[in-house]
Amino acid sequence: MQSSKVMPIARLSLHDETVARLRTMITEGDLLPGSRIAERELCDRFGISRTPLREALKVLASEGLVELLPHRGARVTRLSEVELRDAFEIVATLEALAGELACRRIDEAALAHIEAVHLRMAEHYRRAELAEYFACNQIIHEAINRAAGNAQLTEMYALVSNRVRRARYMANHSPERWAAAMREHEEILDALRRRDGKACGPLLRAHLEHKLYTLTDGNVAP
Amino acid sequence: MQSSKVMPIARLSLHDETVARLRTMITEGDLLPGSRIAERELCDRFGISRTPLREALKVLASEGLVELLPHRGARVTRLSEVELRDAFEIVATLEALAGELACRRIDEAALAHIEAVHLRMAEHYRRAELAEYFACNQIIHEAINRAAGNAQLTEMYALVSNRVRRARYMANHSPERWAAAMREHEEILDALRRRDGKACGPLLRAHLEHKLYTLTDGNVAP
DNA sequence: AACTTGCATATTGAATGCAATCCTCGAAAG
DNA sequence: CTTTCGAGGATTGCATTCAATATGCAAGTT
Repeated sequence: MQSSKVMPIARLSLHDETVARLRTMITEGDLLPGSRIAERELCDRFGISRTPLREALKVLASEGLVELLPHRGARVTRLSEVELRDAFEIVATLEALAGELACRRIDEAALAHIEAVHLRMAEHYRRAELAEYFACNQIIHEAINRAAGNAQLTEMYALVSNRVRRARYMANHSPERWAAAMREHEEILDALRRRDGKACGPLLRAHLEHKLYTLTDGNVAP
Repeated sequence: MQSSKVMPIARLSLHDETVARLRTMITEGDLLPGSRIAERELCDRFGISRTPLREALKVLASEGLVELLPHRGARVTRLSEVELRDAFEIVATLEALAGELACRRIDEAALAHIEAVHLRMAEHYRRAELAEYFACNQIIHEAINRAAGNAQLTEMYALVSNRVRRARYMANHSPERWAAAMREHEEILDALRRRDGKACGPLLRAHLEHKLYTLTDGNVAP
């Protein structure tokens, strides 16, 4: 039993809980792109009625994670290579902005946190532990976003990056590219330390653009 | 009458229609920020039941146009000055990206269209016709976004700029600022003509940042 | 044999009903 | 006179029901 003091009866609406749950299932790959979403099945699985489920599907559709086909149900969105490129162009720009703003607004505690995670990431890189590396990587990018002190930016970043989250495992992680990514992270961190927003933004943007290149193997025109 | 081949009997769901209608009402100021949205009243007004209306409200909440208070209904979102600044930072960055991409991808027809609207806008400027000027202004910004050839960017731009659309009339339009805005538009158009993305992006960003300044009278730190 | 055509079934879209929660307003206590 | 409490009504959240549309299959036609 949870303490009623720290857990204010945790009463999230079924609707909100369903949105969060489905979103995680999609971004984490439990529901694969292109797969049909049967209302009835999910209702049974979640133990809820169709009303909150359908509300959740509409919200996820507006986030671009699912597509609603009139009278034919919902599918998990599948991005084309061009759409993947388009999303990355946006993510790269948003993160550049986040880095630039973070240089203005970050405090020492947040910077120290990023440095600590960076060290852990470097260690995972040395040991070639991909999943752990990605986890640290994502923590750093999210920390930079938070440090930017712009809640809407964090929201937009999450919105677009959710669409391409699954793609990160598709990347062709050559040792050379991985080494370059680590160097880029060093530079980014350094720019943050110097509070050099004019440098930090472009560095982050280039970093993300390189990542896109590894994802598509250069198949998509910029 | 349209050909029955190309128009398969326009059938939009009540839900989608309601989203569009409510969104317009909010961005155009028919529903004022902070005002309560009574489900029942809108149902009667639209002649629909609560189900599609509630679905629409959830979607608009995910777009940030309304806030849902658990068991207490919906209100039209009211942005603080800081949130207005945050939104503008994002819009400025997105539009800079749009301008940069447009320089790569715009064709002559789209450029000619922008030039035509620009001339109309200049004429409205000379006659000091504010509403008409704004209309042209918005058409140009939307055209640049479309010319970027990134559907998700257009979508994100609309998402964030919808939140601040109403604010444009709050701007302190001094003659000096208005003249400067026109000069900036000239420069932006010129960069587009030259396909100079490296110049066009920053010009657009600066243009939007100046606009924010006129909105807040410099009250908000950058 | 392949292609329509019509009907039965399944699924989605929207409306209604019911229980839980919140707000109003007045009365009573301090 | 102000504040607290609570009953009644209104509103929301969710489940259920009804209606509209699509899918699948079988029979009939060419």
